[in-house]
Amino acid sequence: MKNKKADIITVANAAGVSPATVSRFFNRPELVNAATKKRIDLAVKEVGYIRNRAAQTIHGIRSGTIGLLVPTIDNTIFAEVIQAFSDRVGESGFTILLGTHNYDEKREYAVLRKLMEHRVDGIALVGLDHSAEVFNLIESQNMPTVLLWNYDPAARLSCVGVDNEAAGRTIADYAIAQGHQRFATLFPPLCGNDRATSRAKGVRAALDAAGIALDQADQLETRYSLSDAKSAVQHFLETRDRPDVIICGNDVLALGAIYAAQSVGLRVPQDLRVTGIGDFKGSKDVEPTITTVRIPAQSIGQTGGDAMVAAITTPDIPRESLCCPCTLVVRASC
Amino acid sequence: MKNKKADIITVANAAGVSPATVSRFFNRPELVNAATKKRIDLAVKEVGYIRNRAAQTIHGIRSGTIGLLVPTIDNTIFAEVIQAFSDRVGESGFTILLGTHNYDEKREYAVLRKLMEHRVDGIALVGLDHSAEVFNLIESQNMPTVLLWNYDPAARLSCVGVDNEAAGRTIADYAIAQGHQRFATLFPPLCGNDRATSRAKGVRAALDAAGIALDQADQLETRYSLSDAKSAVQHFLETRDRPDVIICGNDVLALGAIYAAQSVGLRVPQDLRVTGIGDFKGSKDVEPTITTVRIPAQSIGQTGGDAMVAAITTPDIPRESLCCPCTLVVRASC
DNA sequence: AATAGTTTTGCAAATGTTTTCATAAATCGT
DNA sequence: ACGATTTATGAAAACATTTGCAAAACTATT
Repeated sequence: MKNKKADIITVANAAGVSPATVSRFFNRPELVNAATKKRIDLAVKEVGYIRNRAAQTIHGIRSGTIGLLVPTIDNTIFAEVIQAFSDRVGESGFTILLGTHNYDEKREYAVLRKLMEHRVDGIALVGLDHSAEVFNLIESQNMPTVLLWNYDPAARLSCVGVDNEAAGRTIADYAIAQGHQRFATLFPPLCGNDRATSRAKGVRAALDAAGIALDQADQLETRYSLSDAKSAVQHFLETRDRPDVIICGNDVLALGAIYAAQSVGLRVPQDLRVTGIGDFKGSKDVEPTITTVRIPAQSIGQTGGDAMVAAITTPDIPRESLCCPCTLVVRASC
Repeated sequence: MKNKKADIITVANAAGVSPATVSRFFNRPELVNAATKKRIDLAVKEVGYIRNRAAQTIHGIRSGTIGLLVPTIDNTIFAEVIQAFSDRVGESGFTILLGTHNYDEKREYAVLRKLMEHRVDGIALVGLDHSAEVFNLIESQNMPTVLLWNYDPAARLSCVGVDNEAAGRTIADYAIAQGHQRFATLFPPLCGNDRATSRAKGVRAALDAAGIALDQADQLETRYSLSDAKSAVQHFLETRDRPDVIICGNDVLALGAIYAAQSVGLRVPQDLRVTGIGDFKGSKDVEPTITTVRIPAQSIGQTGGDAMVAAITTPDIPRESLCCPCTLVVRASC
């Protein structure tokens, strides 16, 4: 067909109109005559024209992209949020420019900058805590921003998420109310992870309030991984007096703990109880089903998407903190 | 600091040089004097300048984005590929523009077009089968493209993936070699899913070759979901003579089948054997561990990323089919 | 101090669109 | 058939950058 890639002028010539009219054909079709529209439509198909958003963007028009910067994708937790967020902003015509930083502050800044070079219309980050450079950059460019996943009424920028501290408190309170005495906890590394940190804080607060002490050796920490959690808990159960309950920072760790218990011959919940946080896909299907606190990833993604679109399209919209409620889900494991 | 967003001209003025020099500062730093460089560097920081890739792109310069179009993200299978792919192309400075179509052909075309409007430098799609419009669009724009996940030496465009039919044959052959007679299968809907279709074909071929018949009622189909698989298999086990083995199209379905078996009081593998395909995270940790065929998602993502970068940076590179080997992983479930 | 060579810089055109303004054509009421 | 509206189109400036070319500023060489 065409050897050179078609531009708006190619189309204009093919249709026998001026480039301005072709532009209008796309942006304000109501302004162009029906017959002309037909001719342009034909010409577009004939020359295989594809609009060039880069060229529009330099006119201060929105790029139609939103930067989404997550720690990692291959993590059930985030995948669901990304999906819901992407679907929701997609409905308003935005496309996601995806970045990952793998929990590395320096990389987060670098990737954020790169996203801004692409002139994204807005930025969504996971978590409330970010480096000063990140905040400065966002504020200096006054870039519409939404922080996903965690909720804090005093967050520095708009945020949509759950109150992770409350989630931790909820599950710990439940376990305490069951009358258990000896507790252990299993969390991912807290450093640079405000979600996990808040949850741990909530758990701790509940235990403190109930006057339950937690020995250093009963606070396990493993990477976010089923097999790491399994082997850590295995080792723990073989070397220490077994607790009544293991409170886990998320469902994956909880599942690891359950497998560990089973592998050393303990029955859950008869001999040992395990709780999670998150209510991931599958948590209601494993044996035993996991008692957890439901974090509505989908609803966070959707609400976050809505907030993002609002922040982009409404000028000078005020900062806003939205809390998605999370609910205790009592199942078999505790 | 600045109320208007900074230009290359703003920077030029602040540094007392011409815009051209600032441009060179970024693109060919070796051409500019050391002292001038220092001045510009300072000016950039002072005015808070961020390069505008949109403006570069209209000069025929690469946009630095790659369109990645997947069926869905919140699916362990794809998340890992996306992650590996994104990491790999990121090393060469590319950012991912992410699209999803949810297995809808029409949407795939629409999203592809949108990605092209953003002037992505290349496109990665999941699967070998796509609508004629999709292929036409790609070819007419001769857009560098890589098809991920599935391998076929005769694929219409470059592809990087595994031979899913071989994967199906491998696992079925293994089960047959164990001496089992009565088989059942559990697959996701095959329509529009060439991965699952190839696997099912491989399984069928192996059974045929061994002279094993497969009743229509022993071929289960459920959506890709742990709970759907669980309830479908539950119902199946309660109403039909139980088979020796259930061959599942992927590990999630296999896990569902295992839970179903356990919930009706059957032991795996003593009373019933189950096989998966995929070797997802966790398949080696569940109880019983799943016998499966390992599909190296990470390696597909990486190799695919390399192929993508090569296709973009090397003009007129020939179409190429790359096969990532998949290996039988024998564990407890069969 | 003049010349030749090299390095560094600026000018201005080009890139693919949008958009303001002006003009031309069509429609309408009379 | 006339002016007054309304509708449809085009010309050209604007957007933020890159880049070929040429001028200017140095260096080195004699």
